[in-house]
Amino acid sequence: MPKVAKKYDFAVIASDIVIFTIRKNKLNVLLIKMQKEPYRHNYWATPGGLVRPDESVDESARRNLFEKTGVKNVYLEQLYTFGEIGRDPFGRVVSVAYFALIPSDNVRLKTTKEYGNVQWFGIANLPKLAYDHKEIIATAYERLQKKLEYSNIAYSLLPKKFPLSELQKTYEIILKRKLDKRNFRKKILSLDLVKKTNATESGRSNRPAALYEFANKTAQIMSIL
Amino acid sequence: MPKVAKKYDFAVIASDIVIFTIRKNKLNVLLIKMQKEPYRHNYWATPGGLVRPDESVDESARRNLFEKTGVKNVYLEQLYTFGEIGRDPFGRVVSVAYFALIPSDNVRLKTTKEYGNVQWFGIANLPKLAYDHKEIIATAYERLQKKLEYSNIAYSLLPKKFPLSELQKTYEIILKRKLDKRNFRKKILSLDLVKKTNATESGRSNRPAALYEFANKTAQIMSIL
DNA sequence: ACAAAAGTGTTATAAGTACACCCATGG
DNA sequence: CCATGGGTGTACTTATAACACTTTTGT
Repeated sequence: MPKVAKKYDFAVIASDIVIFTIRKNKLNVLLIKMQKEPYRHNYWATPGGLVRPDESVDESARRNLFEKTGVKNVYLEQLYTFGEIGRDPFGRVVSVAYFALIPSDNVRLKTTKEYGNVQWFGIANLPKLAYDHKEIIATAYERLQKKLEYSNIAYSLLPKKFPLSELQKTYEIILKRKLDKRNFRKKILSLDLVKKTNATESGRSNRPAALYEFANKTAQIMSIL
Repeated sequence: MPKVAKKYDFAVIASDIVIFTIRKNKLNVLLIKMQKEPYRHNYWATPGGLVRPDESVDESARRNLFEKTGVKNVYLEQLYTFGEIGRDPFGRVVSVAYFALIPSDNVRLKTTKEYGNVQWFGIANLPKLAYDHKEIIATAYERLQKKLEYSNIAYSLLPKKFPLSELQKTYEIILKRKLDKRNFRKKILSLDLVKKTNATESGRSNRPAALYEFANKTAQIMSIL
């Protein structure tokens, strides 16, 4: 990537993907360990790479995410474009950042020799980050919080069937605040966001929860909180 | 622009600016007449141009807007990045689109020999548009409508002092719907969005309106409608 | 005196928030 | 029978929506 920028002395375009999931009651971000100087010493970065001339920027984001981490079939949307001059020490790279979500039960990671390894990090325990990726992740996190409140994208963080309490927990983890159980259920049900399946959760020492599924797994704007 | 893209056969980055104002009770967009094939015959485009290696993408947007139209000191924010492969017939150009607002009393246009002329168009009467600029303008218009409802950016469309009815008219024109005068005033005043000056409007054959000014001319998120 | 826009409150409806107990299961 | 999370309704408060007349000026 840097070589290209230096060689032509023109800005080139990369895509970077901030992918979130919920694991162990924490919001997690997927990062790749850097191998190159000056970032070789324990710096990490979001998956990404140069945009090729024969692919759209969106396609580039999907391809880079898959090639570098093995993750596919995710909710993906453009986040913001980071275009400050000094953001990449190797050359003039403008990055179109994307924001992605995946259910935790769906993840299969990959390790490439180019990047060393790939790992989930809790949003509250991020390692040292290369480039301006700290800022990119912060922007993505803000977007996630806002978007949970005014859209149905939570569908892309949960498994196919889930108890309502798990949906509520997802909201609470991401928004970092407690929600009232009755009001939450009332709202979710009145919006017809989910519908009951006839399955229930079992094997735990309490009343079994009814399992729900999302009524519509396409992104929609709606006021949830 | 196209020459560069062809020469290196790599994606290059441009910025495009969709600038809005209100003129004659209509929402207007500033466009520049195209001179090059295949767009020479009455196609228009938003102001923009290549991002230089020594400027950030934001700076590029401001510079291009000023150089091509003479417009400066505007509200400017990043809108969306358009990265489809075929969007520019000359080569692989990814465009970072910006969204700008200016009060109509503030506009001074410029004509350059490169672009021929520069002109305001009513949003409902746009000419043929080059590249994917029709889509870019549509995206900007959606952003403007939403942002009027949840932020104070209207401050950048109005002159320093204005009657409340003009603020209301601005909302009505952009949102394409009538608002209730009493409810609108109540809301605006209760938010302390504006404060009364001791000036009044005169010279018209009706009761003179009190003139208001915005309490805070920095962008802020607040629920207005 | 008339035309034209400014200015001003009240009521009804809807949405949001706060809050506590019983239920079904596993161990 | 106890611990655990599941499941349910009502009262209060706040925000939104609907609606009509009087005031001030210029001509």
